[in-house]
Amino acid sequence: MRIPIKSVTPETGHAEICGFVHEVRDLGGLAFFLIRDRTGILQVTIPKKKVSEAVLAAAKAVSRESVVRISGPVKAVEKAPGGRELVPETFEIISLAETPLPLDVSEKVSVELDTRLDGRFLDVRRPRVAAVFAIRSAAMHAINDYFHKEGFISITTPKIVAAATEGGTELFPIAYFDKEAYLNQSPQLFKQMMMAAGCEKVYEIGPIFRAEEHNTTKHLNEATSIDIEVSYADHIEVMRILEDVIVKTYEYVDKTCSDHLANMEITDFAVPKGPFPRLPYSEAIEIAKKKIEDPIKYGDDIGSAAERAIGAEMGGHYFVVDWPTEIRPYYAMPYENDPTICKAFDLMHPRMELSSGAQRVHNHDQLVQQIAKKGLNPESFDFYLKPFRYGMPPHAGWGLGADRLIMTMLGLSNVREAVLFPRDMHRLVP
RNA sequence: GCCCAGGUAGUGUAGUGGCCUAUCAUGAUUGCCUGUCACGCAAUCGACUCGGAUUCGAAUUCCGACCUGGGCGCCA
Repeated sequence: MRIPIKSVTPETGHAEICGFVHEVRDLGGLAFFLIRDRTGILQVTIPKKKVSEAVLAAAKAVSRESVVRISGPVKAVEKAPGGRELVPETFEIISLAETPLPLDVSEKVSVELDTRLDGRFLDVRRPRVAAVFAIRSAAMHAINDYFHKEGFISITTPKIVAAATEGGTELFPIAYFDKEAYLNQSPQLFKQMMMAAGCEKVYEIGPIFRAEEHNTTKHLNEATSIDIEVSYADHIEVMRILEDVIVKTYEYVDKTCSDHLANMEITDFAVPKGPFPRLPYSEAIEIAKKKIEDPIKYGDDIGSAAERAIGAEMGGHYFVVDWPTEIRPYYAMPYENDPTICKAFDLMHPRMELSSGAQRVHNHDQLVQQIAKKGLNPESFDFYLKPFRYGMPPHAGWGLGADRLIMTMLGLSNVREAVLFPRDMHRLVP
């Protein structure tokens, strides 16, 4: 029976392990093999005069990163890593790795991200990279767990859609039999429809697609979005949920991922403290005005330079609230007492935007008016508008970028590092 | 879409017109080595993205193509 390397201790007695050959150090009469599985690395020591011919032959033939099965007695040896080593009675090469390797798994020389992504399966063998995805998995678990505990219904909505409904971004056209179709940019309209369906609290974690030709460290053409929509809630309420999700996710990672964080050499993992500051858009602009050279005025979008300047000033997660209605999508609810600003918000990490959301317009006629005001044709929104005519609860929601959440949580320099097989304008394979 | 910077062994790099038969590290192959832990030692192998131009001479200059990294805009 194979046992995980982590559970091989000086007291184990006899063990069978499977894994990759991490490193080989041949001293002549004595050879050391480091065998790695998902749980750790074990030293296998071969005193050449004392092992069988078969073991010797396999040890000589094996290459780095080959898959092997090894069994034998475990001995407590002080000078071995982890205080124990295995001396093989059997040494089976299950799958021989070709040489040379496309990238160095043992990290003796650095590798560029592009090379890493070309050979992602090898890249993820590196413990520091595997840790990113183990932590991502834990984070997603915490998020799912939070929503289930809070009574949300998990939904799945179509990624193949008929029209460019939301506006504001380029979509990927696809061939759908004899019709024109697109990959969906967000579940926005569908999750709103689920409010009309009476589900009250829904969430979806799924892919979104944007055909923008951007070339930055924080954009992808296929991203993972965490989306919620809540009936009878306003923007204040869903901001509280968002803050809660962020804090609880960090807490869960902090509590359960210490080994993975150690593999990434993260020693100062900090759980953000709620509540996050609510910074009105107008004040954000004032901060940016003082700190950046490029002119910025009320009514402008907050660009990258301004975003960084404000982030430095705030020092942690914060919300930008009370945006001008003009620069937010048509579905954002304007304030009753001042319709020039609306109940929309962005959640910011000092490095970048993580999420945006709003209380939505739930009145049909007002929505039609706002669509028209944005220069869009309400007739092409019929499937979306229809639910608003048969009883639509007031509602609010947000979308949170899962990849950016992991990127900022782990201090990764490129969002592609947080995604197993990222899609950008230059990369379609693997 | 606009702008900038790049493309040298499997990997990461040095090299700004002749001293390049191209540096260093890592790797691979072979040999030596019984306590390595980035093992050590020796030998060997392995590269200038492609096409054109300038020049006596191009990895190096110019033009084009292809590929890559990054910034902006916009966004998650």
